[in-house]
Amino acid sequence: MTDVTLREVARASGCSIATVSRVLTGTRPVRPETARKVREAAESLGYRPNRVARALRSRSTGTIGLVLPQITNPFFPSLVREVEHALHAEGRAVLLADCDDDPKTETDRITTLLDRQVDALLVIPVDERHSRDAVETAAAQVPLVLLDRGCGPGVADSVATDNTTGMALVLDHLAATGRRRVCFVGASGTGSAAVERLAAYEAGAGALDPRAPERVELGDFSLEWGRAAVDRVLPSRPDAIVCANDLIAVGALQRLRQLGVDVPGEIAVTGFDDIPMADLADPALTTVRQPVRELAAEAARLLGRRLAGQQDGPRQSVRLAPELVVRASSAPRAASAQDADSTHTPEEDQ
Amino acid sequence: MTDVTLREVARASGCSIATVSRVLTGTRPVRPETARKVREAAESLGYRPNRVARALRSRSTGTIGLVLPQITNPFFPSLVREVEHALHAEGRAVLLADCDDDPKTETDRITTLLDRQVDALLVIPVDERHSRDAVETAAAQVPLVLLDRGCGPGVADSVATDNTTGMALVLDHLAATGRRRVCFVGASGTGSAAVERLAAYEAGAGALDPRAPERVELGDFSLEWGRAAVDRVLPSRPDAIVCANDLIAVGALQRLRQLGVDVPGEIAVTGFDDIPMADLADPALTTVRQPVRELAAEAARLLGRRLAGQQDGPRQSVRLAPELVVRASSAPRAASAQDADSTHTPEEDQ
DNA sequence: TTGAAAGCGCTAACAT
DNA sequence: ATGTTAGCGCTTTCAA
Repeated sequence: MTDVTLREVARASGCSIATVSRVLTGTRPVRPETARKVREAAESLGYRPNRVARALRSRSTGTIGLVLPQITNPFFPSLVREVEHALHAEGRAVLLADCDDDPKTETDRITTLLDRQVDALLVIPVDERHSRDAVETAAAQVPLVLLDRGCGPGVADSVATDNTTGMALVLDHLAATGRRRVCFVGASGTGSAAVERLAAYEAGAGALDPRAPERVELGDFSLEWGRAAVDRVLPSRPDAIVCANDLIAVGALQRLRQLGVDVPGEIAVTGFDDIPMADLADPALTTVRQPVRELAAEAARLLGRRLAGQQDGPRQSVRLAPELVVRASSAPRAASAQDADSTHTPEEDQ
Repeated sequence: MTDVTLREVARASGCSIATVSRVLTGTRPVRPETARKVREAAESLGYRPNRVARALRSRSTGTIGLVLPQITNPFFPSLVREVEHALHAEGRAVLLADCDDDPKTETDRITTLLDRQVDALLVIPVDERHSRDAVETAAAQVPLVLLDRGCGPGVADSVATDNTTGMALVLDHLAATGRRRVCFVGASGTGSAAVERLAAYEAGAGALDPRAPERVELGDFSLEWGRAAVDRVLPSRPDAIVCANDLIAVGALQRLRQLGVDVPGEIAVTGFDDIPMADLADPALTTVRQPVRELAAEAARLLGRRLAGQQDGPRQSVRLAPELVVRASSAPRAASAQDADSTHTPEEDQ
């Protein structure tokens, strides 16, 4: 099963391999008659260009490295999916690197990808600070776009969700549904999600209650912290718990249920990200949906731009607006009173 | 920032590029003295082999294509992670292809990967029947290992979980904890998971109750079906619902809660796969954990075997035993009576 | 518009 | 043990 090469197509179509190459890549005009013959020969021989040879010669593999902290993080699979589809649509392939949430591994993976001559890198950095060196070094060698998470200012082009807008959507929604004693359960990290969501809460919560911006508890982005945080915020008798992501929010829901607190009757709970679990929680979680497809598309666009030659335009930093997804966990109390005798939500009755 | 090539290392170390190549790849013995000089030169110049050139010459890219139905299927991320790590440890890289659960797309992705000269393919087929042609064609070109799902008999090497054993573990556990009126909620597909889990249930449930093997409802592997199926099995007054996967089981739990049925007090529920959601459900779901790491390791081993030259040994089909993970959803009724006044499970009190 | 020829950076014969 | 040389299959000058 020896592969068909350009040489054989050339022979079969009676012209030179250069002409065949031109027909197939469309880099130069070829007489229609010749082109047809070449195409027919290629077709009938079942010719498939060898991308490795092409890559060696043209210095472009058509391959993008996708570097992410941990594919098991529930927010990433849908992002990976969209990235894969967006890049495949442009004829590129994705080399996947999972960093085990470890910056050392991340450095290693990035090196490996560069050795494999990826045309560009799409990086979701493990850590705002500890990923920076590796990202900067890599960005000096190939076009690099940061996705979803930042990595210090001005390191590379970046695409991420606008956390500030997202948090504002949550606060507006809570205000509109009569919540006032809101509190925030966040994460103390230095990453953009932790920092920006907290800042946006502090900036916006004052409109609901002058003391709200002070009602803040910081831990990490985990279910466990969500559970623990409930006990810390409950003494302040909040009527809404705004969580910095869905994992925290689901943890909070679990603990609130355990304590017999009615959600959303007594307390509303909101998350951020809209991971699959958000819809499955009970009550289903009101959250902020990141525009996953658009993030992927934008990342692909930025990569394409750099690959097309705009190597040294200014760094571009794109923020995309997320969308509020209202579910049962923040239903207005008036509505929840209607079925206060049951624990299930209106949607579930359908 | 022009890349350093073998040629320059050769010049710097005062020997031929062939010798440098030998030192770096270890394909032939080299005098220690020379080797040291070469290594030093390579080191000081920051030489990195160009894997594309190496691939063109040696006809091996060191790249494996991983083809899967949908990365967003909650069982796959951990599998992808383990595969990535297992292959990376052998110096191979993973080209990821997401098929959108569509056999057409799958065919397309496989073609793309072959064009990119992957050394081998790891395929989780979209569909037992509709993936078969593409898989067979691909298997004729490169080593191919089927992962997690089969694709008809004798098509390629395969690695999967032993569904029969897994289901037996569930039934034994239910028997040991006093359940007798068991029933099964499965899927009607032709895939190995659907078929084998059903068959194992039918084979084993008779030991608990002669009529149990007849109490079977078949739909698909979804939450929605899990919810709907509850209403169909409830009239038979079961004391346990054995589900063919975790999604079905979580759907069942949701519906049971909605109906006010006590789990595990009145009815135990079990799943299969141990997706992340299983541990988060309320009550936490008793399920069968697929040996994800071992599946990945075994797949890597089979690939390595074929790549090492055993091109035409007999097809190998490996089945790995899963593990029962007992959680609250199948706690013995005696225990659940102790806190019958609350809806939460013992674990949650910690 | 086409062809001849020179490599891309490397490995593997084949020499020595 | 080492050097020389011929490509891997393709793209891209350079000529015609």
